[in-house]
Amino acid sequence: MSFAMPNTDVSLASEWRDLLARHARVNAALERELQRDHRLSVTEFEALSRLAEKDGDGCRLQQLVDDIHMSQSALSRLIGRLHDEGLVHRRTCSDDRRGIFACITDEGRERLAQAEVTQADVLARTLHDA
Amino acid sequence: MSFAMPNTDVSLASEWRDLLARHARVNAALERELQRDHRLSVTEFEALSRLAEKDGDGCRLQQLVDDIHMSQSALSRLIGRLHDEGLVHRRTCSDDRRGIFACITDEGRERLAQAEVTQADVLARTLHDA
DNA sequence: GGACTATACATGCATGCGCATACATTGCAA
DNA sequence: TTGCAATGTATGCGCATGCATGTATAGTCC
Repeated sequence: MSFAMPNTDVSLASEWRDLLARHARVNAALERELQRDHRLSVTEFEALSRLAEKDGDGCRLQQLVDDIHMSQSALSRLIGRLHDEGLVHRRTCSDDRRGIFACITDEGRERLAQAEVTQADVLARTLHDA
Repeated sequence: MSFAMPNTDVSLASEWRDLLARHARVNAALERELQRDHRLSVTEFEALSRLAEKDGDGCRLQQLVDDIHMSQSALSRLIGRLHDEGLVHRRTCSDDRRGIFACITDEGRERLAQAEVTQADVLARTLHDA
């Protein structure tokens, strides 16, 4: 067991399988219900959620890449989709004109608030049980 | 709903974020190194690994769908790719001609055995540290 | 200033995924 | 038997992703 032999290859592999299973179970349920009730994907929800935590002007995309687990190109398009839906607006940074500030809109905050209820519900149901 | 208990919405959400981060970190490292050293994706490795555990004739795709966290269509194509690489062979089930048995080949077992070394290494490095 | 490198974001492209559906086979009922 | 629903797999399609690259701006060294 894990006390006598804590880190054998086998126990690491089965721990990884558990992580995969858990992630897949929760993610699939979230994806389904967020999409159905709020037309948001899990990644879109996550991005909105991170943006909502930033004060004021939002934050640079570069900073979001670190928060969110996604390539820079995927994030660029993700913000584009949220922008097209009016949930986020983009603004070029004045002191570094390479940078883009993304900022959640009021409509974005509304959609997020509603989706958070669904997320809490799904997590309560799926995060801890089989 | 939540009593004076630790499972508030906030703690559930942050637990989910931790799970996302952990999954992303390990998965990205595995994907990179399995691909680089063995030309296998994480899902391909996982499928080979499950198939190797089945005795004798392999198992039906339907059964693999339950083991692996993937849609039926994705699994069908995944097995197709493994087949094209000679790591798996397919056989129609004799008693139910709708079913397909997938079975790992000797070459598949070799690739898997080599990849398992890499996997163990990556897991030892990434599963438990930040 | 001019040239070169580094950084931030956008985009062409190839790929894997899920959904819906098609197709083949099985089983069940009338 | 015939007809029809159910099951197992394959496939057309649209979409999100990562990689490589393009474009613009910033910073550095001469």
